[in-house]
Amino acid sequence: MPSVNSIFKALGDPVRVRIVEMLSLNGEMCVCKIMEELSMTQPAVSHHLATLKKAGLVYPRKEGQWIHYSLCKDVVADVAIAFLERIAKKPCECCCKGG
Amino acid sequence: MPSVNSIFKALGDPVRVRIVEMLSLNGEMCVCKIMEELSMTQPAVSHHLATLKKAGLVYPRKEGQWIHYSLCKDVVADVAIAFLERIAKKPCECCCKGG
DNA sequence: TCACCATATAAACATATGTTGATGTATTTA
DNA sequence: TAAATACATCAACATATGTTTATATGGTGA
Repeated sequence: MPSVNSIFKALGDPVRVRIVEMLSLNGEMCVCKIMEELSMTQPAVSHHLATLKKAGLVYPRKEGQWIHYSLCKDVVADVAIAFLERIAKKPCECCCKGG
Repeated sequence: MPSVNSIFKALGDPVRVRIVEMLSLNGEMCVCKIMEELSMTQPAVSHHLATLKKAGLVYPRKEGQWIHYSLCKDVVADVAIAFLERIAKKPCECCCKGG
């Protein structure tokens, strides 16, 4: 399971935040499409995708010459959101609802 | 309002993740207490606290010689969690529940 | 006022990170 | 097989980041 730290590190870059936003909306995108949207060079995009992949936030699906990347929504929910909810929990929320 | 990017950037460091975890549990801590828990030098801790403060994740309360830091749980919830929930939303979740 | 404590800030350094240009690899098409 | 496409990887560089040492600031108590 990806670590909280690697996930936040991956999301601590505006380019990668844009990538996950796009993947969230579009569902699946090949590298060349992401390049086009971001107006960035191919190695730069590949590098950011590698960082996101290493953090467990995206996964590739190969289809012919193309590699389609998708967002791992379960990782976002089960690791990142779960951590933040634990952190942001108000004292009373651990035992009772509605304060 | 703090930006999503600065928040994730701030949380992309294991030391700062530990600090927010401690603040979440203890409610309020002075710098010297954090130094003690982390076994780190004072300038290093101050630097990390400055990063967290700049991101809007913590705020200081001065009391005599001490400065007590607290976690801004509302920022965590309203900015970071809100962003991630939007990102992690499954297609059907935008219009119906339990899909 | 002087010494002490808690903290911030600045300078210096090593390491990490993001971007670019060049090259390698796999797949498709002619 | 050769050329073209999509992508990964590597080397090089500039910039950002984290840590340490030294110094400054502000409150406390003698």
